[in-house]
Amino acid sequence: MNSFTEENYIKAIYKLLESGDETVSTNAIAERMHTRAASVTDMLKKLALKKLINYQRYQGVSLTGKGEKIALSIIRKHRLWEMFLVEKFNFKWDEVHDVAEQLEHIQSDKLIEELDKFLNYPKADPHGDPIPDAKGKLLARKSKSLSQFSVNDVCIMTGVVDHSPAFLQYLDKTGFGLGNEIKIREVVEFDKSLQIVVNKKTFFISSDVAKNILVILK
Amino acid sequence: MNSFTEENYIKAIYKLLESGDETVSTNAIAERMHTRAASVTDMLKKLALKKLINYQRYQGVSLTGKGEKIALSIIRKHRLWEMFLVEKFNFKWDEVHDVAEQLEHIQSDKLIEELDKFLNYPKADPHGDPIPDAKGKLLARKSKSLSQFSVNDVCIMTGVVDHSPAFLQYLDKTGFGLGNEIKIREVVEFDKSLQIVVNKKTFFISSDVAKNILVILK
DNA sequence: ATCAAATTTTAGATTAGCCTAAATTATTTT
DNA sequence: AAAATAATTTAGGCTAATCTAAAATTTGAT
Repeated sequence: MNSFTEENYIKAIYKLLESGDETVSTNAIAERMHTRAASVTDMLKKLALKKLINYQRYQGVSLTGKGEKIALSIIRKHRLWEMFLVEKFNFKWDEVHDVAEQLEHIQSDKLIEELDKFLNYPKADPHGDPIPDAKGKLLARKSKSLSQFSVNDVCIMTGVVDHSPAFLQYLDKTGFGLGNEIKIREVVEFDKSLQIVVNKKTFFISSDVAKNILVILK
Repeated sequence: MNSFTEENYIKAIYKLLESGDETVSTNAIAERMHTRAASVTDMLKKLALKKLINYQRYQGVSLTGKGEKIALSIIRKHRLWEMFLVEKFNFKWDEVHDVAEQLEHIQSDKLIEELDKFLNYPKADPHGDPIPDAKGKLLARKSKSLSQFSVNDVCIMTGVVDHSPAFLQYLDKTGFGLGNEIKIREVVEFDKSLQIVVNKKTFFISSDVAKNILVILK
């Protein structure tokens, strides 16, 4: 059995690896975990001993198969609980993170099976992030950032990159949500900001915002 | 904020105090927590410093108002989650304990409010134990042990004393459950065992079993 | 009321997870 | 390719929660 802390490190490493790099640096982990590099080194030794990560000093880390399986099971639990909170307990999508962060560590196979069933086997969480299945299989997401599209493209919003309450609340206020159709009216060459149409209304969004909105072409 | 461990000690002290004594002994806590008396002493000092218990060395402990409030909030969460697992997730009453033991430490007022609402504000958990309300108010239970009644008394089963899976499964197998009507046919003087009628069927139960069944007179 | 037994506390270690400061290794610059 | 800088690890400590063994206190029996 792994401690909460170990699970959190594994999840952090998994998330950092998602950005594409082969290995993750000690500093990157330290920053994500709000801790110091020296503490990370201690934990890396421990996780390596348990064969959850591939680690040689000074060389960065990656997850072993075993480590990745654990990461996916934690992410599965996190996303199922987020879905549960939004669908059944009237949480907003910007309120779920901290609670799911606690719930993801609860150990009970039956609990998660029943949770999945109760939610009717959802494929994605309230932010559009895909939910790994019971075997840890995660369908790759085809979505791309809105900033990669051009004038006259029509897209469907499928997710967000930034999950911060601030960003999610901005989207709420503006009226954007998953499933919305977004048409690009104009791309401003100078700053890459966009003029878009959502729900028949026209908005201007910065390139920063566009980068954090995930869509698929309609 | 209190650690899981602190919460578990407080709950243990609360439960031990329920048996009626004014104070609880270090040894009793150690036994309940599956730890050593020396460890308990350390924790008692810490809890006393936080003003959660009344403690003077060698004199036993009791909870302060503050401590009792915390105990009740943990018990509230535990029992609400047990109810949830049984009512919504198809858990049996003998399967819920370990999971509820984890869930009771999740920190989120909104979560518990919504849980309570979702379950329609239940007054008792699946074992018949009363659920403290949001303010920590706990209605005293009027139930008594079946062993205190006599021939021809007719009772309604309202709870159990022993919560062990073994006992609960025995009740399931025999067909006893909360709400069942129990008529006492005979009390054997020699060993205080009982002959009872439940669902029109006659059973013999030992005085040990009778002691662990809670009922009210019909 | 004293002495033996039981209980409880103290003393001194241990482990997990964290820290700072110093040392080591890797990377970048010149 | 050497020097400067950045990243990482080691060394040594700290706190929370645990333990064993020994000391202190209370209880209970004569």
